[in-house]
Amino acid sequence: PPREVAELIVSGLAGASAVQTAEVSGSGFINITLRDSWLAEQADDQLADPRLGVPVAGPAQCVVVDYSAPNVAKEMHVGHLRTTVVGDALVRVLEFLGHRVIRANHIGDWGTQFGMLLEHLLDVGEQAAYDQLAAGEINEFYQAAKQQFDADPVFAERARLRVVALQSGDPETVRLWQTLVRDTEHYYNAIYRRLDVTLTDADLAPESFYNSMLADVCDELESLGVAVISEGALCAFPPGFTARDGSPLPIILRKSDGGYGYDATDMAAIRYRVRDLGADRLIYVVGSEQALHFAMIFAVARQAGWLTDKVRAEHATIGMVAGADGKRFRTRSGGSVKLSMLIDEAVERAEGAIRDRYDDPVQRRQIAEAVGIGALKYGDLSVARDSSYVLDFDRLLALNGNTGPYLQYATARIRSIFQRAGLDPGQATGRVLLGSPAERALALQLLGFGRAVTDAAATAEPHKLAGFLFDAASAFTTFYEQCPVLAAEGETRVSRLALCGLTLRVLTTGLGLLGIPVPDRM
RNA sequence: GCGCUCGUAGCUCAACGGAUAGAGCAUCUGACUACGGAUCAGAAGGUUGGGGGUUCGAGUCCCUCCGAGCGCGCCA
Repeated sequence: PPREVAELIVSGLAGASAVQTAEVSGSGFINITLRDSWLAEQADDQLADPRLGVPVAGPAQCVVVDYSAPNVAKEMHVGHLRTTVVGDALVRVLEFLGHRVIRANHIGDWGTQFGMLLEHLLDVGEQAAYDQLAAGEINEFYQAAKQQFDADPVFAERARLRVVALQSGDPETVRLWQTLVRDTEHYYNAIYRRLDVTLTDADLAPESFYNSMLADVCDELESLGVAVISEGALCAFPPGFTARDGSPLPIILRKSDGGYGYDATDMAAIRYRVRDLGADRLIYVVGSEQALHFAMIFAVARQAGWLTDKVRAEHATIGMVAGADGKRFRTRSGGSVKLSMLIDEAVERAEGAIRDRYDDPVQRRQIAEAVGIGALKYGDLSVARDSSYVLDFDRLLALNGNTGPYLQYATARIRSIFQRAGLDPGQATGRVLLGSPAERALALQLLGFGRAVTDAAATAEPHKLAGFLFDAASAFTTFYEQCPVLAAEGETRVSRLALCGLTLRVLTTGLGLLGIPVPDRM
């Protein structure tokens, strides 16, 4: 503010109980030093608060979070890891704030490719197909179908007819399609469970779910005058979007052959989520390459009145994952990397790092899972979701820096203190005193938890919470080095145990909101 | 050609339009007979791709140029 106003504010702050000193700096900023006693009181309040100072959002919203979205009969890859992990963290954060959250896993279970997939399934036999898919050889299944389709005109024609049969609801074809869908669902459910992702079958909102709504959605858009026939197809032309040649760019709701494409499905999904589910906010956690698509879809939904200033949709863009060479993360042969392989590698590397610390192979395996998967997930959650980032296992699994293992390690050390003290961390409820700079800095940092959580929710950016937790863990390790806990006596010991307990709760709660596992030991 | 997202330390990344642009890794220097050294403390490292503009103030907003990634009519 202008200097005169700043002076006025400072004089007003002079008597405040929270304020030690307040002054206007040479460059015009207001510098406030908080009173230690006030900070300690805030820490006491946070310690006594089951929500650790995180406010309940009001008014609560109904939020649909669309994330993960793998395709039937296609392998999950690195890109899916990001959308899945980021979306799941958002869901947890929003629910913690008291919003009603609807998870929507928009799996790709519809489209022309199912003709060839179903014919291939028939050729190899249902049991053989099930075995192959259950074994995770999904790419192999898809590739085989594609090869056949490209090489064999007879097969291609069968595939085309099979699509028609599927779309017209032929019972046997629908049954086969359902088995194919179920088989792959089993496969990525296993991955979800291993990653501790909260998605279940109840959250499936597949493309095919909207089939029955497509005709009506098209009719409504046409009668509203939002959609018109162009070159035989039903199109909407949202203003401001132009094609290569400068002509208006359409979304194609109904193709000239009468079929519906994904534009229609996405429009139906918006209408359904707003009108039937009562959503106030739609968050699409989807790769950045679909930015144009969503911008157009949202624009048309606004023209139709489905989206308004009160009911908003946002594309939470997910950036590309790159390899060490800075280019799209791929195998040496150029294929996309299977997510399951990526997880295996992270866990194996984690296990290698702790090999000589655990004799019990079962326990070692459990901890390796938590550390490896935590590292992998945290890597995606610690950088801004829209920026592409370089995936480097050595960095993700490092025990230093802004990594999952570093945060897990901090909690393990705190637990170790309580174990030696013979105390349950929840019992550390004593009064907080702030005698040293490290204690003060730690308390001040921990008090920012609520802000970090609400920021992450408002912007749909979990990395803000991750960054906060890293700073908290850093502040703790500084405190840990400088302030002996168990060797302290009297009220100092009580206070430091309380700070440890508070730190542990903030870290475990925060990591829980990110979906990062927190092992007791590591 | 047009559009979107970007370009920050050697590397990987931060930074509601606010102060002297911050972390981690790597490098260098220190600290282990206290609770897990799997750690911590410190140093060094920058014309925020170039150039204009807006304003009290710009990494952030606008224009322009250079460079990168992605996208652009019946696939999803």
